[in-house]
Amino acid sequence: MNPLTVLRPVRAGNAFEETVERLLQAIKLGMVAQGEKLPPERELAVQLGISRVTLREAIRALQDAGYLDVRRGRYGGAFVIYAPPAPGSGDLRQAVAEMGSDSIADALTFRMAVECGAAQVLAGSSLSEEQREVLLGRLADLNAAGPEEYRRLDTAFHLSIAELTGSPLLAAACADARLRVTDLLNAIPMLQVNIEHAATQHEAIVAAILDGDPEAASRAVAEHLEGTAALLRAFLG
Amino acid sequence: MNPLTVLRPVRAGNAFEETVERLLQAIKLGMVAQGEKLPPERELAVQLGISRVTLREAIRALQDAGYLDVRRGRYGGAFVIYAPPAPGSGDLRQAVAEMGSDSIADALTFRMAVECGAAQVLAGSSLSEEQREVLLGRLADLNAAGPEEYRRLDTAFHLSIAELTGSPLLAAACADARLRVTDLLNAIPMLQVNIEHAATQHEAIVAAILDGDPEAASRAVAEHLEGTAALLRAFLG
DNA sequence: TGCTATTGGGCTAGTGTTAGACCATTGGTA
DNA sequence: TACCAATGGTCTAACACTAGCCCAATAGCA
Repeated sequence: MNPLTVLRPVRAGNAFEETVERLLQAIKLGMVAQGEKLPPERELAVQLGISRVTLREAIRALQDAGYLDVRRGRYGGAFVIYAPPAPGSGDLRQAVAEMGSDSIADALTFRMAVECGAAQVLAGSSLSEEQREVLLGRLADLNAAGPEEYRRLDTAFHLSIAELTGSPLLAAACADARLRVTDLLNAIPMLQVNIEHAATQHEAIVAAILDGDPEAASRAVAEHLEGTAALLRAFLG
Repeated sequence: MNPLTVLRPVRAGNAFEETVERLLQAIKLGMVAQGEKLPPERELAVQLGISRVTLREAIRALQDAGYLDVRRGRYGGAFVIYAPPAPGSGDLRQAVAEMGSDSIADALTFRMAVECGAAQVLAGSSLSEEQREVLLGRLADLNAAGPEEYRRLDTAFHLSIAELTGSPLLAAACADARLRVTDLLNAIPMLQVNIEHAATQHEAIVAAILDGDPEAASRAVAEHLEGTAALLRAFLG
């Protein structure tokens, strides 16, 4: 039992840095879409468990970086002005180099474990009619998505599996896992063939979950993620 | 996609509180056994990413609470003087009431997902001879354990599965999941029948992993955890 | 017996963070 | 047009946290 597992850092950085990171994630994952605005500062500060001053510093940084447009007065707020990069436009080699091969392998393993676990748990629980509709709705949204919206709705679909388990801890873990591979995913070219392949796999995942077959659900997710993972691992040499 | 999933609190509390929590976890999980001492303050402060002052406050609190005996001078240090409670000695009803049924359900779901995921991932990777030995060693230790050591070695066995995947993120997630149910587990009576049953399941888990069968590994872990989960859920009404 | 390395104990100056109050701006509405 | 409510902008006093330094105690060793 490695003591480093539990005696790991209590703080990842200062509150300002962590807040910038968190907000950037919300924007990059499209949880606050382009043109929408963040919650009011006072509200958001409470949600994030930090002071308004610190939150404002973070917002200011994102404003300077060109992610937000902050407007005063009633109906003002911090509006998102960020277009997610066109899939495949980034440089995969560069993204891989920036992240480091160890942390990429870590992130891929982590993601595989938590997403498979989430699907397995969800498939093993009895779903309400409402839950089934949410899942099918997300799948339909994704299938109807244009290239602009694809990544965002793909994220939403994957996360909804974890959220539907009703476990905030699990949802947070899956969101965290997804975030750690976002930049990499954005750098991968998206061919029509891949999208069709992914769509088939998404159908299989949903079918297994609705069918109440935990093992099939887990297997389907594993197969789905393995494709991406293998591609990225190829860059690690 | 629920914004609360990503716009969740950046800080769980102040550094002092989080540090106390973290150290208490290391002690309760037996990562630093009774009679042993924590790393020197200067070293530990670096590991935890906090200042020595804050660390010392936390250590002081644990000293006052009777968990540590701090001695000065060379060969001094913060020695653990904490005997894990005899299994079943606690009051399960009370432990359940203190934690709240929502967070118990959350913790159980989270644990199920990450531990199943970890076992599945590990079974799906090719293990070195050394890794196999670690796993078998932990299993042997657990099977040879007396009542005093059982919980600690059980924790070590479960965590080693996640650690062997080589993913620090996954190991941390499993450690976190385990911690969230520690108090509950300690309050559950441990009958000889249960121990024998658990031993059989542990064997099945290891066999599936060594056999390279991800689905069997995941299934074995799920069955193993389900026993505890069902018992605890019975208290939630 | 005295030295020394290692460890906890304590202090200070400086920076990060918070809570709360109050000001400034804005667009809709009476 | 005048007002109002919602929102960002700013300030202050208090508290939390940090880095770095030096002191004090202790057990082994020469």
